[in-house]
Amino acid sequence: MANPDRSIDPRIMESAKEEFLSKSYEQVSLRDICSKAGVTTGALYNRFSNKEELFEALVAPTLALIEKFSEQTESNSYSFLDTNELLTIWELTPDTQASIINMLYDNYDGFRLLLCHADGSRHANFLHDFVDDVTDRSYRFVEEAYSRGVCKYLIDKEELHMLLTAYWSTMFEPLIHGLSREKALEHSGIVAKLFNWTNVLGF
Amino acid sequence: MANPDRSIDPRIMESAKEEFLSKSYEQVSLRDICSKAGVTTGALYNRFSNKEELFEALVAPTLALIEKFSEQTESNSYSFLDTNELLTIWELTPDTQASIINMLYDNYDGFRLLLCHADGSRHANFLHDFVDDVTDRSYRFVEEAYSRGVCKYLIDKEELHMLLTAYWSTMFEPLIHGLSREKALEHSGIVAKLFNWTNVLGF
Amino acid sequence: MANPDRSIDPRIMESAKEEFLSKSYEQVSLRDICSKAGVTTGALYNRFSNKEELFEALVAPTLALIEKFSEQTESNSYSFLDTNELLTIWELTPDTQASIINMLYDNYDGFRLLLCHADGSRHANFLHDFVDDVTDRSYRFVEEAYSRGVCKYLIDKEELHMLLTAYWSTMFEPLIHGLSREKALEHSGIVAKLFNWTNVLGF
Amino acid sequence: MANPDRSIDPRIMESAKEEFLSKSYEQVSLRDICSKAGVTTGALYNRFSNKEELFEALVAPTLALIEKFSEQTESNSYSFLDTNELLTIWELTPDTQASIINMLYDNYDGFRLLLCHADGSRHANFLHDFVDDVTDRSYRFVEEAYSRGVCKYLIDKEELHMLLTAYWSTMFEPLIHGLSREKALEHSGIVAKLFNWTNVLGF
DNA sequence: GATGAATGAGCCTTCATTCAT
DNA sequence: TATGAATGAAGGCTCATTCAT
Repeated sequence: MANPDRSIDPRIMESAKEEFLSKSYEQVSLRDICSKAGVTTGALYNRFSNKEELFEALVAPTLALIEKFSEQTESNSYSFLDTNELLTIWELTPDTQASIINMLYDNYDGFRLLLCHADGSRHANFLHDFVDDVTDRSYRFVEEAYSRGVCKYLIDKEELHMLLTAYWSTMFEPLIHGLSREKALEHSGIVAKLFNWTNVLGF
Repeated sequence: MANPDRSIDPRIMESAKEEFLSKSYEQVSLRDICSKAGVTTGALYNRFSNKEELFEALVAPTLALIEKFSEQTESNSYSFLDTNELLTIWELTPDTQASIINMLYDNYDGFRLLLCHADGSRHANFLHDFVDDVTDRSYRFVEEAYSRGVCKYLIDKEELHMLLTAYWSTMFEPLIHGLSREKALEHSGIVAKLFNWTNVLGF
Repeated sequence: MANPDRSIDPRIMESAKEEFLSKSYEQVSLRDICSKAGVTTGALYNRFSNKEELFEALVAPTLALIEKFSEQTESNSYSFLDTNELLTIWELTPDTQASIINMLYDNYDGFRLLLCHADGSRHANFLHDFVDDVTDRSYRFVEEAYSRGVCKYLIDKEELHMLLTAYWSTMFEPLIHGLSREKALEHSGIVAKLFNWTNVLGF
Repeated sequence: MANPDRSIDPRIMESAKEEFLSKSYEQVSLRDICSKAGVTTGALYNRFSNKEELFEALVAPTLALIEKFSEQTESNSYSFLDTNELLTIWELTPDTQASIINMLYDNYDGFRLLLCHADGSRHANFLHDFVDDVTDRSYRFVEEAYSRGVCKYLIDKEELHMLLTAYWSTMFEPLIHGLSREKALEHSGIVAKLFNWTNVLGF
């Protein structure tokens, strides 16, 4: 039985990360991970019940960060709603953009795992799942804004989903494509110019 | 020796498509494809040299279509450039958008294969490869437009790449997400509103 | 049902020879032979019942030649016995040696097939089978010679077998090793010096 | 990853030896070996990376023995050269012959594997490779003897190779043919009578 | 807690051979 | 007579996972 609570052998995690980053989830062999880490498969199975759980452990910090980021963004939105500073959050200021890029690059490996190497794992559709979640939160917010008369009309939820997909695909793109953080920051600016949130949402 | 020129047993192709559409490339078993098709694996290997080639045959028509579409779009652009009707092509009119969506949905399975189930195959990075190609073509065009003084400045190629990634990710999104053609058409309109090409490109 | 009596498509034979000469019997694929010959497997199976029979057809002329050679040598021996010219045949004169080497090199491919590429086929132990046959014939002859008082003692049959193995291994060696006919002829001379038949046989 | 260093399951080795001795390398199935040994193929692959390596392990002791024998024989030759007892080593005394036969029969299975069942493996040409090595060593020795004036002329290396092929083919013959050790010893004597080394080499 | 040999099912691929056309 | 698609069995090999030690 796996015991994920104990501190995990860093050699395993290091080796696992390297392997998962270098090929697709299915192509990764637990044997290879273990021999590279200098441990036996039994040792690995003492900590993780299976391949999936190992991968999970690798992306868990990133997932937690995402959750925290989403919650913070959401609560920020409501504060801005209260203070009528709506535009600040939806305008995609350079600072907002930069903070997102930095969050991504601060967790470079984790995001690459989720975006490029999760096929076959539970997170195969990470981007869509993430956008689904973002959409839910945003829609609740937009409904609230609409009910308060802050936006002129209520966007369709599916449309919102697609727009957010566009936005996040674009934001993730530099990381997926292997651009440097500097390039990514530079380009996040142009994204802001591209996306007319206020226009589309009818603020 | 595989002989891909002959007409291919439709049961194999049908079964292969079903399997590849239902799981990731690597998870698909040739045994399963064959037994579902009611033939032996040997029969499959009469037509295809290996798994990759079978997958290739499945997506070949879609790939050909994409090539044709790209060439046509490119040549259209230049015609518009000659007649100074530049905006027509870059403005993402409802008609343009609809014709793209229709092309996608006319090849629903092929695009789903390429976008969602190609991991592990040669087309693992289909979207990025496609956007790379589109970017090359577009950039050549933009250079020409710039040299003729039609745009005020020349966009950076990497920026263009990212913008096109955003655009195409968004266009593919309904198909990936399983929306109906009607919904997709509907939503392609809002995409047009979102993307300020003329603004960004400096036309 | 195979019909070996008809004239055989020379492309098949040519291609088969090439393949069998280039790898071991088991590694040769009938598919490869056929595709190289530009015919279908069915065509091959019209002429030969199976792989073994095809190989057989390839070495048949060589086998026939060997049989003829053996018979001739045997009958020559008896003539010499009658005329008391025994030494002539057992002395391994340069001419005798040369005629053997020439017979071998006149059927270069056939002998290489039998000596080096027959593993897995009926002729896997060609050399031993050949020497067995030669031994039988020689022993009968030696018995006759002994009964006539031409040799002082009767060699043990197993010893004779081993001596003939030594002799023929040595004679085949240049062909197996890929030496030119010229080199082989040259070396066949020294073999004659090496083998003390008369000494061993007690003539 | 195979770990050939550990002690190897004797059932696998036993079964493998039986299989390899009973058919040609290519005809042997790892499945058969394993099922006969009462283990799964996976168990085999824990110890050996592939079929070749398993075969290798089976013949390794014999190969090592051969190496030791060759080195010893070589160094003995040079000692005899120093003491001018040259004839002792090249005369093929009954003792020398017997010690070779005993070495062969002490490793009966290993030599049979190498001589009769290695086709398709790395040792397909064991006899020729062995004789190549022996020839190299012998030639170096003969050169030294010649330079000291111990032999009257220097034999051609290719001739030496052929003579050694003849000698060793003859020595291996009883083993290949399945003769008993006693018969083999008996016959090794006659071989000594047959080969005129001193005559040929010009000592 | 770690070992690592063993499992057992599965993988892609190849083959000699057959047979309806 | 030739075709060539299909068979059916087998091949070597890999894998995540288990468990006695």
